[in-house]
Amino acid sequence: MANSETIILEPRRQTGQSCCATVTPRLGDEQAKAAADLLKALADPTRLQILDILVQHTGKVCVCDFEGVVGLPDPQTGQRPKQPTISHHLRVLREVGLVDYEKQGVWAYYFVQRERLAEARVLLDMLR
Amino acid sequence: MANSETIILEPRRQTGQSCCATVTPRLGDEQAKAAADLLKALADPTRLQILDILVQHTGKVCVCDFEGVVGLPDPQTGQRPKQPTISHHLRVLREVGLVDYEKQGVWAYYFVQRERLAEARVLLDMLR
DNA sequence: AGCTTACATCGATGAATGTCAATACATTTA
DNA sequence: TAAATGTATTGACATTCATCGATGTAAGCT
Repeated sequence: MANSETIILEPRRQTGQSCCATVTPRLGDEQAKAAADLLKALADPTRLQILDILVQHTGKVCVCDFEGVVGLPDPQTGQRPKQPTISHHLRVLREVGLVDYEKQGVWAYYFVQRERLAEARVLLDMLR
Repeated sequence: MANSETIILEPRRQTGQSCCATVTPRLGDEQAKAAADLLKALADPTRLQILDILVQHTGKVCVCDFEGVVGLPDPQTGQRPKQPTISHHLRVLREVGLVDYEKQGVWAYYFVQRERLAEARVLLDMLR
């Protein structure tokens, strides 16, 4: 009855055996981990809005400018995330290399690392 | 001293006022949230490897084929995630519309939703 | 000195991950 | 038909990780 042509409709039922095909990801473990880390840093509304602002400004943006502007407003209070929270998010972005900053006096001017952002695009382009 | 041309080097220091510029993200709140949700579903090594396999196979891949193949091996045991774990990950991918499946008898054959994956690419392209 | 800004620390709260166990369901075998 | 086998999902749980804000510290400007 069953033959190799109709294997999907009438698969073999043997223990421990693959039912349709032997598959392997092209993405190795370390590669998948690195990619996930980069995407994880991107996968937050506050951080996406921060990056959105930074890519619009070729120059640098001071941390205080983000306050009250980025992040989803709290359903209760309607308030957006406060400065320490934004600082945390900037650190996350810094740690994966998506942004960097430059100190000038008291201020820290942030800017986007476009090569790193390009890596994320390349990554998604691999999934085709 | 300070004028509007040198505002970055010598910013104003008035209370409650932005020190360099007034910025606003193009990404609205709901848009940022939707984008983050999609990226969050992508931001996991196991799910990236699952997607990587699915995009390679135009046809459908049975759930049992993923077992032992995707996910980072446990540092202790060296074992990759078991079937229920993979099922959970598939549900996450299903909930954001990145994959769908079709039941044929006992087996569930998964396939990627390429339009949704394209949305993620468009999203990153917006960050320029 | 006094003010302002940036950021680190810490703790509380909530979310994600992965496993075992249980369940649902289709198919085969007795 | 009833029992057995194999596949996949679901639920409950523990563990780990993320998020966020109150507070404190360091440092620079006026």
